[in-house]
Amino acid sequence: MEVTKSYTVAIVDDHLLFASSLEKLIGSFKGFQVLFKAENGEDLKNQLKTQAQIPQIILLDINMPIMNGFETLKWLKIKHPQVIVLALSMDDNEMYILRMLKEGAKGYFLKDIHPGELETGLNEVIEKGFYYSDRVTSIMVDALHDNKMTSGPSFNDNELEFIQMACSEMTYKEIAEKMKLSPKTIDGYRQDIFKKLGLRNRVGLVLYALKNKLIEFR
Amino acid sequence: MEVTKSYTVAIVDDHLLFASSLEKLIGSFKGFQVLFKAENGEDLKNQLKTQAQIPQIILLDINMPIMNGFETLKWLKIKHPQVIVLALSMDDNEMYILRMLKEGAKGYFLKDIHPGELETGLNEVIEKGFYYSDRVTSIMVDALHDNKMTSGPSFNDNELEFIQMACSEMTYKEIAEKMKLSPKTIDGYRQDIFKKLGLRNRVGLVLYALKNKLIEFR
DNA sequence: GATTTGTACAGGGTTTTTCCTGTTTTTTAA
DNA sequence: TTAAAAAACAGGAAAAACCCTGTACAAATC
Repeated sequence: MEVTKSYTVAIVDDHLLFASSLEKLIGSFKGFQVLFKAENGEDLKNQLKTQAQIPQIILLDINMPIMNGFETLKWLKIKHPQVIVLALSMDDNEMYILRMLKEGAKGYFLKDIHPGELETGLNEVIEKGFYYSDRVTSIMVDALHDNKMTSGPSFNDNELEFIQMACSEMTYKEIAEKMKLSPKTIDGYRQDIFKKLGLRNRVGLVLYALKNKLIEFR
Repeated sequence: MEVTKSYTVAIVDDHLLFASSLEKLIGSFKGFQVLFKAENGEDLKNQLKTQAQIPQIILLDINMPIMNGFETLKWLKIKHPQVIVLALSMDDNEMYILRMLKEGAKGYFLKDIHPGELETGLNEVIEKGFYYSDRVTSIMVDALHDNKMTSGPSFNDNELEFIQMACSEMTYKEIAEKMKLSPKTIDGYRQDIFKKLGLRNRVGLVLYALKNKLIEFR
């Protein structure tokens, strides 16, 4: 044990094995110690209440049951705005990255980065208050000037509702009934959306909705 | 460093951060040392050729680019049958578990298990040659007597290929051309599958395929 | 007050999908 | 070898999906 004060870190990840392993790794970095681990956002909330010390940095996994990374981050920004939150994620989905950064994450680590990068990142966060890897930076820049990514093709409430229903076995006639609109109106929605997204048919729409998380799945 | 001989382990996982962390964790277990890490099956093959020592245990991730867990396990069974392979995976998909066990994995760890269970598992593998958690055991038992899970509604190669193509914007005519079959044959496939699965239309099929991981997605 | 914009809707046509009921061909097995 | 089973294919028809163009009307903008 060093006498020099080390920075305190908490890890929030439902994959216990990963969290424990990460704890060891961070423990081996000089100047850092892991205060505690939590399995999800809910667990973190409870632990922050009972724990004597509030960590300076929280490594937050995005995909978690109970209370996911987005919700947790939102809660943290209100209750503990001084804590630096770094997002941790399995996949490099642009949407995820942008959403977490918008919510106020100070960095975004992919789980397949080199351990050295994590150490670099942590140190840089301490110094500068943030750490954005080249990959993350380039995604941000892209998002800024072609805001195709940020805003994307947008849909109004009716269109969105239609899309969600189109991702089912309902016929368009049935959808029209359920939405209390004429089948011709529904056909108009379909046509507009197909043109807007460059789709050939309904299967394409389902695939698009799934890829862009316009519908819940599983 | 202890003088007692410790068991040698290799880790194969494309998530460097996870692999490195796991290395530290296993290093902290008494009686085990990590010989080396590989990023995927191909990398493991190369390292096994150049490395002086062959590990006694290999912790093998299933989802990897280049050469995934299944292929790697198959290769290992031929080239290094004496090595104990333990599967490591993010999700507890029954199919994956059964497939790896069938191919000869001596254990299956989910990445969200408690670190203690990994240690228990490793020790048990040394003693008994295998370690199957309660969860894995119960999946195996299920698979044995109601082989609803193992066989499920089954599809032959053509049907499977058709389903995959149906999950795209291609028309049935185009699918027929690509499969070098008459459109009428394709229509027969469609009809059989709809009846077998109780579907109303193609969107239902797409949703079914996605839910049952009949197609790759994302 | 006039014009643009957005939304709901229609006519009317083509293509694709869906469904039912067969026949022919190939494969499997007795 | 021969009967049975499985796979490929067809005719024909209704329903659904797809596509284009155009109108009615309200709200927002100028």
